[in-house]
Amino acid sequence: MRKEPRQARSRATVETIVQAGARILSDEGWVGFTTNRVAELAGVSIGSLYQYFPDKLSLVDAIRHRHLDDSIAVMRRIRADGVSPAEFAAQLVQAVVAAHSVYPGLHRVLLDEAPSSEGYRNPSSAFEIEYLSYYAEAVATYRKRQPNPADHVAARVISDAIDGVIHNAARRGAVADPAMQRELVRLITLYLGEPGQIRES
Amino acid sequence: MRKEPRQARSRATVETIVQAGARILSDEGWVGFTTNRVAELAGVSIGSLYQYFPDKLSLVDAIRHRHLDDSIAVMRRIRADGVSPAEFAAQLVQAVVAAHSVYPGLHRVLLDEAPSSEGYRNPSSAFEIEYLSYYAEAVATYRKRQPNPADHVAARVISDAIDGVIHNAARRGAVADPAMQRELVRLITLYLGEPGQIRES
Amino acid sequence: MRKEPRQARSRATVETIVQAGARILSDEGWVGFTTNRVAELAGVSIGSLYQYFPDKLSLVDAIRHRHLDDSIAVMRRIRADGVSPAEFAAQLVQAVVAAHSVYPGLHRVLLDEAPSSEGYRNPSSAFEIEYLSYYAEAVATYRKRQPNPADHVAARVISDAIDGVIHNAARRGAVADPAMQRELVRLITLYLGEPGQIRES
Amino acid sequence: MRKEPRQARSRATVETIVQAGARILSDEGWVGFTTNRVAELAGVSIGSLYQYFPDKLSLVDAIRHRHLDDSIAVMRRIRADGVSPAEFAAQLVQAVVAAHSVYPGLHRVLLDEAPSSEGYRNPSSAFEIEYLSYYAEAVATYRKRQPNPADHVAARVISDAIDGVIHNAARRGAVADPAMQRELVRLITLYLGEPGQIRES
DNA sequence: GATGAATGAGTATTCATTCAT
DNA sequence: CATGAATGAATACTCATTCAT
Repeated sequence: MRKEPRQARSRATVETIVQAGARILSDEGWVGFTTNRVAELAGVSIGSLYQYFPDKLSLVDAIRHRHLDDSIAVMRRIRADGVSPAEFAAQLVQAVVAAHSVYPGLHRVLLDEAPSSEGYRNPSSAFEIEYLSYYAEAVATYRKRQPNPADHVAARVISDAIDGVIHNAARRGAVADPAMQRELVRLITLYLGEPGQIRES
Repeated sequence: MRKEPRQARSRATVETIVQAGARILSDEGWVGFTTNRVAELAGVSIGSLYQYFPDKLSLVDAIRHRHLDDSIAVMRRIRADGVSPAEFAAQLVQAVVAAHSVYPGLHRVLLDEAPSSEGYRNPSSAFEIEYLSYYAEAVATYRKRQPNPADHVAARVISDAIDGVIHNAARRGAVADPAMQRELVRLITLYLGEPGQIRES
Repeated sequence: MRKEPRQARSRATVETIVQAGARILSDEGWVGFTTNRVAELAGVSIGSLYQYFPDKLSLVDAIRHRHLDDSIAVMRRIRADGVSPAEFAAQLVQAVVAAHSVYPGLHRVLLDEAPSSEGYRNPSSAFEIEYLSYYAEAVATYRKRQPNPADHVAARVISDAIDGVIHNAARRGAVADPAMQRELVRLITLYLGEPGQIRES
Repeated sequence: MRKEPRQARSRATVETIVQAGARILSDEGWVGFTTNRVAELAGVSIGSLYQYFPDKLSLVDAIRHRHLDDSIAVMRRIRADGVSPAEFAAQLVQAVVAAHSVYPGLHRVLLDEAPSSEGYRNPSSAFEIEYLSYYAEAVATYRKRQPNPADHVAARVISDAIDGVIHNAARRGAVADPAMQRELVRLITLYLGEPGQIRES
């Protein structure tokens, strides 16, 4: 950010801008995300937007940062140890669905379309590492051993699978669909619960 | 399309343009996809491009049409009946991977970023119907009964899950990774093979 | 100026702003001279700047006024009568160089780039008249007669020549170069010393 | 330039744009030089301007290149050998005046205000080298010996002095003033003719 | 008086699309 | 039919200036 907002008024302005940006990104995708539109929806002048964000990228970075931090926080509250795979899966799906309820398209757009100054989706970004570790831990828990580098492949597969299901549901405006959620829980439960005897020849 | 190409030369020109468009869409995403760039890469003048495609949208629709037709065709060759879930999953993954090898990013860009005049991703589009039917059929096969409207939920979940895994692998340039493929096969196998006793309470 | 500063504090503020403006004008030219940057460098708020200067032009006029007054004052101390042309030239160059040492680029920017509400460089501006008179006097002195309207042409030529040499040296950061100064002295000496027999045919 | 103009029409467009740019630069300086204004004055759309010049800088570089090439060419036609200093000076002034007649302010703006991608006014730029060499040669000629590194100081001084006189005359719209020209010739004649016995103590 | 948040007209640049040659 | 020159609405971003606190 260009300028740390000092007064309450300016902190509110920044907040409004970030919210408006998230809304537009979610509803219209990266193509609809123009700085003038964001300012307009936020009800501030374009000059105010640039008072706090030196350029478009820094704004999208701010939105992303906030959104991903929230997502991780929500997920971290769901722990695998001590609960059955089915229970874990159910809670996880509920959490992920909740995280997608306010700005349904936001997650997908942030990850898929919007560019980033920081390579946030490099396999080495802080977010990616924490995200994968979370899933790797869950995988290891149900495989009843220490986390293991190979678990990261499974972690990525299950995380990407969940992403895919949720993102497409979001696009259809159907993240809340209980039938979809039930099947997604089943998918996760099977994948995590099964200790891995199944192998293709 | 503005004009059905009659002569061989015209058909070749259209072909070149579509290929060039697919290449750019795959490599640079929707943002890099400008009509002038497509024409340049295709080696034709911008005027010629507009001779065959009345606007940008019609070009991207043509690219999408062709790509989705190809994808469906490849998938249709893999049948569920008579093979084990594991076998089916393995063949399916192989087919999907192959379909993503030429233009790795294309599928994701077409589905996620590029706009469309026809709402191709409406649950009622021809492609969507055929795509889901395919998966629903496979689900029904392993559940050992006639296809059933409820199977469409499972169909969508598994298809979106596969999409998610493949698309993210494509972004990382890792569609060919055998470890990923093995885990994806496992995911599909478990989901299709399991007759569905698992239910959340 | 919008308001004549009465209190000592106000006068100090105005002083700081003018100094900051001169610094920026000298270092970055007219393009880098923004009111917000001046206020920042001066350590006052933009609001305070506009308390004393109704607009940008009035600020640059204040800077110019002060700078030109200083320049004239320095020059006025060097008198032609009673010293040889060579001596006069040497002292003059020294004075001009000194006047360009604090803000080397300032003079050129003020005269060449920065706009002005008063047409300060009209042949009729107070500064211009005084400036030319000074040189005309020196010319007349060495031509051993009363100042004469025709001397104003010579005055302008020699003054513009000096300007040109100094300004270009300033741009290269070489106002202090003794070799340059020596040659400049030689140029002035020859021009002033020579009573003018040389004429092109 | 972004695109080499092929057809006659486009070559004419480029020409018009360069002319309009020179006109504006000359009349209004760097601050008045906006791409939209140039396009407007040239009678072409802003898009056409950017078809040939990738950015504002490249346009100003093109204008500069053309102008400096012309200037050098005009000067090169005036040779010092075989003519008296007075004659040389007279011809040189005539040439320089001619070079400033079409776009009187252009030279000054190009050298003083307008930025440049190539550091054309670095002491090492091709233009600067050729320009100084020209004057150094003239200096050496009248000092009756081989050109000598020290002559470059004299060369720079006389060239900057001429620049200063002409530029200020241009600003006043008085490059054609014969009185000024006469005095300028005298200045040059004295400086070049005098073999340099005059030294400050 | 001082502050700095807010404003919005203005500027450089892109890109889908048209049309004269 | 093919070409590529020309168009101009749209977009990111700056900076002089105002005004509520």
